[in-house]
Amino acid sequence: MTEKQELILVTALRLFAEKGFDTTPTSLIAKEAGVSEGLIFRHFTNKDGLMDAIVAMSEERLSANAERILQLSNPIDQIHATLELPVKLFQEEREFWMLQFSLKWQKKYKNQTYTPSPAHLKVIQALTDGFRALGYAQPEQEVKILMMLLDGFSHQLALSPSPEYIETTLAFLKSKYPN
Amino acid sequence: MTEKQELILVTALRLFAEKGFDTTPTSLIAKEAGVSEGLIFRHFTNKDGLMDAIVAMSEERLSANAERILQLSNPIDQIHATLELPVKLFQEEREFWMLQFSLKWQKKYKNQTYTPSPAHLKVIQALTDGFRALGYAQPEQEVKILMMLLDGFSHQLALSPSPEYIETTLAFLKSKYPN
DNA sequence: AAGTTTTGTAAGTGATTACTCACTTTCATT
DNA sequence: AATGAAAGTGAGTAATCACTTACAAAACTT
Repeated sequence: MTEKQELILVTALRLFAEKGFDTTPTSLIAKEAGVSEGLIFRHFTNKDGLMDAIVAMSEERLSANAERILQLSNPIDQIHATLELPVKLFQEEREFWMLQFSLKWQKKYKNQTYTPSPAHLKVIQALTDGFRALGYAQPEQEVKILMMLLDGFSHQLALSPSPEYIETTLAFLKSKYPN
Repeated sequence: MTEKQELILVTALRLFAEKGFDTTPTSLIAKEAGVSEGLIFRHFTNKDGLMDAIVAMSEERLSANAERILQLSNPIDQIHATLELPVKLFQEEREFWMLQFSLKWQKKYKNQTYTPSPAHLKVIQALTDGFRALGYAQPEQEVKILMMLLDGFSHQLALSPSPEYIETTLAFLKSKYPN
C-alpha cells in the first residue's frame, strides 16, 4: 500500500460519505487526492473496486470492536458495551460509519444476501448466552431487540448528533438492562 | 393529474426503489412507462422534481396512518398500533417504503434539517401522554426507544422479510408493552 | 549499472445522461 | 366548428463520466 494509494482511499471515503457513491466522480476523487485519475484504476481496477477496498476495511474494524466486547466477562457489561458501540463508532470515525450504514440501502449490497460477519455472529451468540444467564425467558428475542435498538440508535446519531441527546439516551438505554 | 402523469410516477417509484435514484435514467422511466422522455420534464420540470412528487405522496400516506393511531383511545393500543406500523406499511407498499427509508441516507434529504411532519409530532405527543398515563417514569425517553425500535424493525423488515420472523418478532415487541 | 517491474501521468474516447426544442395531437370552452 | 391551451412526441445536444492507452519516472533486483 503506497502513500498515494492510501490517499485515494481516505479521499474516496470522505467524498462517498459526503456526496454518495454514485454522485462522486472519479475525477473529483483524483483531484482532491492530488493524483492523476488513471492511478485510481491502476490500483483499484474500477470504481467498484475502490468501494470494495473501503468496505473491506469495515470488516477489520468491526472485528476489533467485537473482540473487545467478547472479552468482557460480565453479561451486563457486554450488553452495555454493545449499546455504547454506535456512540463510540460515530465519535471516532463518523463519515466512515455513515457510509457503512447508507450502504445497507444501496442496491449493490442489498441483494447479495446479507451475511453477518463471523465476528458479528460471535457477539450475537455471547449476548444470547448472557441474556440466558441473566434469567431472561427468550434470550434470542432479546438479542433481536437489542440489535434493533442498535440500528435505531445509530440512525438517530447519524441524523442528529447532539451530545446531550446522546448522553441521556444512552444512559436510559443502559438503565433498561437488566430489567 | 393525467393518466400518463400517474404512470410516470408509479414507474419512477418502482425503478427508484429497485435501482436507486442516481442509477435510474429518465430514459428508462419513459420507456417502462410507455411515454416519451420529454413528457417527464413537461410535468415534473426535472429529475429532482419527479422525486419531490414521489416524496410528497409519503407525507399524505403517513398522515393517514397517524390519524388512525391517534383515534385509538387506549394508550396500549396506540403503542401496539405503532409497533405494527412498519409491518403494515411494508406489506402494503413495500417498494414505496423501501425508497423512503433509503432516502434518509441520501445527501439531498440528509442535510436539509430533518423536520418531522405535524402528524408525526402529534403521534409522538399522544404516545408520550400514553406512557405517562400508564405510569412510566420517563415517558419522553420511552417514546425515543419506541421510535428506535421502529427504525430497527423497519430495517430488519427491509432486509429479510420472512413471515415467521415478522410474526414472532412483532409479538415479542408487543409483549414488552406494558411492562 | 543494466534491466525489469511497479508506480504514476496526461490526454484522450465512446457511451450515457439530463434536458431542450420544434412540432403535433388531444381536449375543453365558447 | 373554431380556438386556445394543455398534453404528448421524438429527435437532437452539450456535458459528464468511467475507463483506456501510450508513455515516463521511480524503485527494486541482480
